[in-house]
Amino acid sequence: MRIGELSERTGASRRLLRYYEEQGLIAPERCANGYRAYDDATVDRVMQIRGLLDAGLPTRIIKQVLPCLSKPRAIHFEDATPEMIATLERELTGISARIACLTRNRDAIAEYLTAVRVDR
Amino acid sequence: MRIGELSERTGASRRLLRYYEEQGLIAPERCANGYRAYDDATVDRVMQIRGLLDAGLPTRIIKQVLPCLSKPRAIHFEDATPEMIATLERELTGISARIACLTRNRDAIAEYLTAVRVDR
DNA sequence: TCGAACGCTCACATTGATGTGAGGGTCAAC
DNA sequence: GTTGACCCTCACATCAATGTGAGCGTTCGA
Repeated sequence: MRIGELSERTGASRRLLRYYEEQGLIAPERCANGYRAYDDATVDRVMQIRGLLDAGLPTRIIKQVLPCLSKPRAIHFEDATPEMIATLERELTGISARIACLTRNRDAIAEYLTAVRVDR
Repeated sequence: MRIGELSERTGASRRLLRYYEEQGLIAPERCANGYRAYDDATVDRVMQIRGLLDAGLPTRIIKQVLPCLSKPRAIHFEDATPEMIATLERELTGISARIACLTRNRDAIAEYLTAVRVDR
C-alpha cells in the first residue's frame, strides 16, 4: 500500500510516516516511480510506534525496542551486544515505573469518578 | 523549604519548578523577600508531576487530574462540572490504553531478555 | 488530454518541556 | 562590608514530535 492508505489506516499523518522512516522506525520499499510501498504488517507496527510515543518513549528508544518484539525477531540473540542488553534492562525498569505511576493514577481517577457519581 | 532544596529532593531543576508553577501545577507561598516557599507535601506532588509527564501526559491534563487525587480532595464533588467529569473519563481511557501498551511491551522485552540470557 | 488526487523532497514554523545566561537582589558567615 | 551561595525575573536557545506549504512529478478517470 502507499502512504495515503497507511495514513488512513493508522491515523498518522503522511508527514509523520515519513518522519518515522527518517528516524529508522519503518523502512518501506520504493516503487519504480519513487513512491513508498508499505506491506500490511506496517499498519500494526505504526500503531505500536504511536502507542509507545504516546506513552512517553522517544523514537531513539523505540528504535531499539521494536526489533526485539517482532516474531521472527529482527535481532537475534547472537547480535545482542551487552550494551544493548543493558539498555533494554534500563528501559524495562523505566517502563515498569511508568506503568506503576499510570496505574496509581488510573485507580485514583476511577475512584474519584465513582465517588462523584454516587454523590449525585 | 526554598526552591533549591525542593530541586534537590525531587530531581527537578529550579527552572522546571518555576515552569510547573507557571503552568498552575504547584502554587508556592512567597516570603517577604520574594523567595518561593514550599511545604513538604510539594515534594510528593512534584514527583507525581514528573512521573505523569514522563508517562506522556501534558501539563494541561495533569493540572486537571492532580486535584482529584489528593486527600483531602482539592476539588469536591459539588465543584465537579460535567465537562470536567467527561474530561476525566476520557483521560481514564487514554491512561488505560497507555498502560496496556506499556504492559505488552514490558512483557515482550522481559521475555526477550530472559531468552537472551538462557541462550548464552 | 486535462484535471483532480496523490506522491516526492525540502524547508521553515510551531508546541511543550527543558536548558542557559544575563542582570540584579538577599543573606549569612567571615 | 565584602564575598559566596542563594533567590528573583526575563528572554533567548534547544530538542523532539508535528504542521504547513511550496514546487514539482505521477496516476487515473472523465
